[in-house]
This record gives sequence, structure tokens and C-alpha cells, in this order.
Amino acid sequence: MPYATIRDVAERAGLSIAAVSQSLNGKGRISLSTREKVLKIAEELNYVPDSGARAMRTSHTGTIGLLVPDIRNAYFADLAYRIQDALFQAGYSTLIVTASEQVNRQDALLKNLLAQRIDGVIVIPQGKGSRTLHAMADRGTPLIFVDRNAEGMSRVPLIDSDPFPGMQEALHELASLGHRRVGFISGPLRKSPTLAEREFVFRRIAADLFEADNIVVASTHGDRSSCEKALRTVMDRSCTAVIFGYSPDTVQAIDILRERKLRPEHDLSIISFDDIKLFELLTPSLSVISQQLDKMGLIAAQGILDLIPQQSNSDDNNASTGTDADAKSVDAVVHSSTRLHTRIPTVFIRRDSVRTV
Amino acid sequence: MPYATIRDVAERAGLSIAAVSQSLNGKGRISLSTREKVLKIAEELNYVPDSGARAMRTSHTGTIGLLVPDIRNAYFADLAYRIQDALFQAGYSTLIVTASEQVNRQDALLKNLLAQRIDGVIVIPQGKGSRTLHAMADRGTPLIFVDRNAEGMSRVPLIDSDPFPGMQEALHELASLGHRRVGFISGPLRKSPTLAEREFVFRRIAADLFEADNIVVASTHGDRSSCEKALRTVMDRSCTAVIFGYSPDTVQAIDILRERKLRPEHDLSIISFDDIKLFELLTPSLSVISQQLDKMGLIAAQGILDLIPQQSNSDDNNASTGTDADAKSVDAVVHSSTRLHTRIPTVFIRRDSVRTV
DNA sequence: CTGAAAGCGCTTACAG
DNA sequence: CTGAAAGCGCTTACAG
Repeated sequence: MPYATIRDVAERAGLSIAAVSQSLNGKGRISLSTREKVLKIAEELNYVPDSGARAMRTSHTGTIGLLVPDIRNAYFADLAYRIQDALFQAGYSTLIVTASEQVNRQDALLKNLLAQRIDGVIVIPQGKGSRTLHAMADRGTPLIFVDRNAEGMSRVPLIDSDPFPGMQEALHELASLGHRRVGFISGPLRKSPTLAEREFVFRRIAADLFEADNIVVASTHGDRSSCEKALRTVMDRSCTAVIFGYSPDTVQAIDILRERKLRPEHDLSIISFDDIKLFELLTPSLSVISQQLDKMGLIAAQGILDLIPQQSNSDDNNASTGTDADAKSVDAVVHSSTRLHTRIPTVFIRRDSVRTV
Repeated sequence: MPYATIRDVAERAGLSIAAVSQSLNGKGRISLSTREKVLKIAEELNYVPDSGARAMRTSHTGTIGLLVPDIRNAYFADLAYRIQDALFQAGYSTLIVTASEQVNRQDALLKNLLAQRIDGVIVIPQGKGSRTLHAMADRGTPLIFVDRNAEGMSRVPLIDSDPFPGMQEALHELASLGHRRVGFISGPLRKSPTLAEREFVFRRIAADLFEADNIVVASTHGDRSSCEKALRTVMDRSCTAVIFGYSPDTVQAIDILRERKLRPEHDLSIISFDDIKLFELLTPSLSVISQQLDKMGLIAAQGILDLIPQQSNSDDNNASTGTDADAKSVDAVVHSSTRLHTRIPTVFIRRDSVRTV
């Protein structure tokens, strides 16, 4: 009924517990034949070593935690998938945990991950650093932030995207198509400095291309009504194009525009951050500023692995490490003196939602 | 540097380890004042009990594993979110693990979950029952299947949707709108009996409404080219409407139709299983057969909890249990003699992708 | 090549 | 009201 233990395996094999342990882990000096015998019996018994018990001795679980704000967000789901994929290649399992964009749950979830004594955790933080996040950083738990930064935690390595290149391409495109009045809907700024930076970059680039009066910026709270309000602001001030910094807002906005029977490509050119499948399939297909998630996932995986004190990584899973080589193909790595910060340039992908004015 | 242990807390508090343990767990007879003192010190030290060590004594981790085939699939992401939400309410943490639609990874992931000695696991299985899945069932690990069944594992409780009501509504709608020739693209049948059942139900209902020659069925392998082929089959035989049993195929098909500049609502009425946001936002918005994920998530959470031997469930998290009451509002529960099988009726949601012929 | 022993961090009777 | 001891399932020196 309960789990088979190493003792069960030892008894069945007529060996000592230590001999079994060593056979299983490829340590010590065990004859090949007994080793194979042990493996066979373990398999028969469906023996699964208790990770907790093992970790008490080795402080190593082969498991990484990944906390995302909301797994329903296609962007995070995609990123999570890519991270777990890269980690799996490297012999690690990824435990994904979703925080429902509720900051209070973030800590409960993080604690649970810590309780499993995972080897490291990758966090897409929300809001400012929480108590548990700080505790982890202080204690030296391998920890990195991906996609978003948390205020006041500037020593945690960060892997995010650089909004500049994509934003620049996007705005130049708009200008060259004749747009003179552009809006930016920046999302719930409180959630992440990433969103604030996008707004900042927008303002900065737009200032060179458009007249000050023709630049409209509105933020939201991430809910539908504030999104509607922001959209109205932008349209009332007769912008001919709008860029969204936060893709859930974009989704809401599309919905709102449909309800009002407005046709985006005619009435308002639209560009959004986050290259999710949905945007590609819309009519018109949406132009996006892509964060190159494929790269981000790979680098995030490599980033956390680099922080984990090396074990004999010749583990169970199919431990090939193509990860390392691939990660090399990245465009921008910034080592500042105080922090490891890897930035992946955004790229603009033009589709049908942007028109000539 | 490493984790604070219960011993650290005890030393700082000037108490025995046992006293601390009891204070933390609300067991034994401890004065309120020392209890509060312990709690305070634990907080200060950021003490997080080692779940593995604890589980060795209690065989209870407060953690449930959830295995999904592919978290990038919006349908699974949504379901995963709902399950974790319901479980969190009940005081449990959910560890989500994604199998990349690769059966070989399923077992590795499952083993990792078992190694954590989680209290139970919810699986959306792919293909037939794997070795580890069977081992779990044999051993009596709390285990339920959600959304899909696994062949040959008929004793594991199953929570899925009943395709009949939604399919019936959908086909009647098509018939009443004048469609005489309808297609069904059933997806990669090997992946799940659920898909095969949808096809079966389609055939059965369609047989009453259309002539045998006017019913076209094609399956896919879940990849783009086979989807293209299936679509061609359906269109070549001049169907005026098609129902998709597997939503990733629908997404591919939309993409293919766009490339060919075909406008779904004029050339081909489309209905798909899975009520995902994307379908609502497409132009035209897609009519769907919904599985009522909100209910499924709730019932799945309740289902696994029912299988777990009861502990003192007055745990840390905000342990309200609205779950139970809500789950009662479910429409169909089928207790067969050999198995607990809960079916949630599908419902047809009409949108713009279905037109009169 | 293999076994006995210690100890990781916990909880739970059991004494006091 | 509180402490000492046993033991959960492992791994790792250390003897043999």
C-alpha cells in the first residue's frame, strides 16, 4: 500500500541498505552484476526514492520551482513551458506554481516551494519584493527573476527583455505610415517595473517623432473597466494608433472594440507587447513587440542552473546539455558591477493591424 | 546561509525542540504565551519546516500534484488554474507539471511528483496508462483522471465531460440552419479515448439528422500537415460545416484558412470543442461546445480531496471550504458499480461562425 | 567488494 | 505544562 522503501529493495536483493543505495546512485564500488540486480528489483517494486529523505542528506532535490503570476496568461504559460523544457533536458524537474495575480498568495506558494527544499526558484514577481522573497535572497537560495523585476531587490539576477529596440521599430513604423497622434496604454504599473519601463521608453522615443501634444498615455488596473476608460481616453484624443504594454489589456480592448463594432485596422492601428498565438490569429492579425520567449526560456534555465552548487549532474533524465550552447546565441548580456542582468532585445513583428493613415 | 531548522528556533526560544514542534502545529498542551513566542521567533528566522522531513513522520505534505499534457494549451492552463484555486482554498498547494504531449516524459514527471511524497495526484493522461500510472493505482496513491481517460485503468476515478448534450445542440443547430453535409475532425485519436468518444457521439447523432453520404469524418495527428489534410478532405467533399473535436486542430485550421484567404463564416461554418478565450475573440467569433471548466475544476479538486485520508484539515492557508457546496451544483454524477465517474454535460455556445446555408 | 552506524529535520508517544 | 528518545527513509564516511 505505502511506498516501497530502500529497505524493501535491500531485503528482496539480500543486500545491505548501503549497498542498494550505492547501486542506485552509481557511487561506491559495486559489482556490475549486483548493481543490475538492484536496478531490476527496484523497478519491479516501483521503488521511488523519497526525495525529502534524500535531500536531508544531500541537500539536493533535482527540482526547480517556478512561480508565475497567472498561468492562464498565454505569455506566462509559453514561458513556463520553455523553461521546464530546458530544465528537463538538463535533468531537472520543474514544479510550476501559479499565484493568481494575487500578491498575498505569492508568499504562501513560495513557502511551499521552499518547504520542498527545491534546488532553486525562478520567479516572475509581482509588486515589490515580498517578505519571503527577501528571506530567500538573504539566505542565498538560488533565485532569479524572469520577465519582471521586483523593486528593492536589485541583487537578484534578472533576465528580461529590452523594450527599446522593438518599441523603436514600432514607433518608426507608425511615423512612416503617417500617424501623427499615438497612444500608449501601459497596464497596471504597480504590478511591475517592467511595465513602467515600457511607458518610459515609449515616451522617450515618441518625443523624438511626435509633437508633445500628440502623445497620449494612459494606465489601467488590469481590469476591464479601467481598460475601457484608457481606450476611451486614447480615442477621444483622436489617436490613430495605440500601443499596449500589457497584453491582457490588449485582449480586453479587442473585446471592447468588437462590442462597439469598431474595426481596429480602420479606426485604430494597434500594436501590442507579447507575441502570443491569439494575436496572430485575430482579424486583423495584430502587430506585436516580441520578447523572444524562446531565448528567454533558455537563458532563464541556464541562469538558475548556474546558481546551483554543482552536483554530479549525471542524473536520471536524458541529461544532454544543448542548453548551454544555444544560450550563447543571445544578443545582449549586460553584466553590471552590482548585478547580473541579461536583457533580450525585443523585436517588432508587423502584421495587419497597422495601417497607413 | 542554509535553512533555519526547528532546532534554531528552539535554541533561540530557550525551549525544547518538541515544545517548538507542538507550538507550531497547535498540538499538545502549550501555554498561549510560549506558543506566541515561538511563532514570533519562527517568523523572524523565516523558518520554513522541511516538508520532506515532516512527511517522513506524518506522511502528509499538504501538496497535490497536477500533470497536464501541455500547459501551452489554453484549455489545460485554464483547467489547471481552476484546480489550483479550489485546492488552495482548501489549504492545499498544487504543483503543476507539464508533459509536452510526450508520453515518455509523463512517467519521469510522475515519478518526481511521487518522490516528493505528495498527498495525491490529478492527471490528465495521454495515451494508455503508463507503468508509473499503474503502479500508483496499484499502490493506492490517491489518483484521479480529469478530462481524459486512460485505457485499461478503469478503476481510477474519472471526471470528464459528456460530449452528448453539446454535440446534440450543435448538430441540431446546423441542421436547422440548412446544412446538409457536415464534417467532423476528430484530432489525434490515439491521445485519448475522449476524442474517440466525441467522434462516436458525432456519428451517432449525425446519423439521425443527415444522410450517410453527407457525413464526413477525418482524424489528425495533432500536427499542421495532417490537419491541413483533414480540412481538405472535409472541404473537398463540400461540407458546409465542420466540428472540431480537438481545439489545437481548430487553431491550426483557422491559421490555414486565413492563409488561403478563406473566410470561415462564408465558406465553412465552424464549431469547436473547448471554450477558450481565443475563440471568442476571433472574427468571426467561434461557436463552441463548452465543457464548463469552472465546474470541472471544482469537482476535480473535491474529487482528489475525497481520496485523501483525512488529517486535521485546519491548516495554514485560508482554509474555507466553499468548494464542497459549489460542487453540489453539478448536473450529472454517475456512480457506476465499478467506478466513480463524474460527467459534466457539455453545452453549445452559439457565436458568429455558424451561418445559414 | 559489502555492512554497521551516524545523522539529516522532523513528530509523536511517553515520562516527568 | 515541557523534555528525552525513538524512528521516518535516506547517504556517507568508515571499517572490514
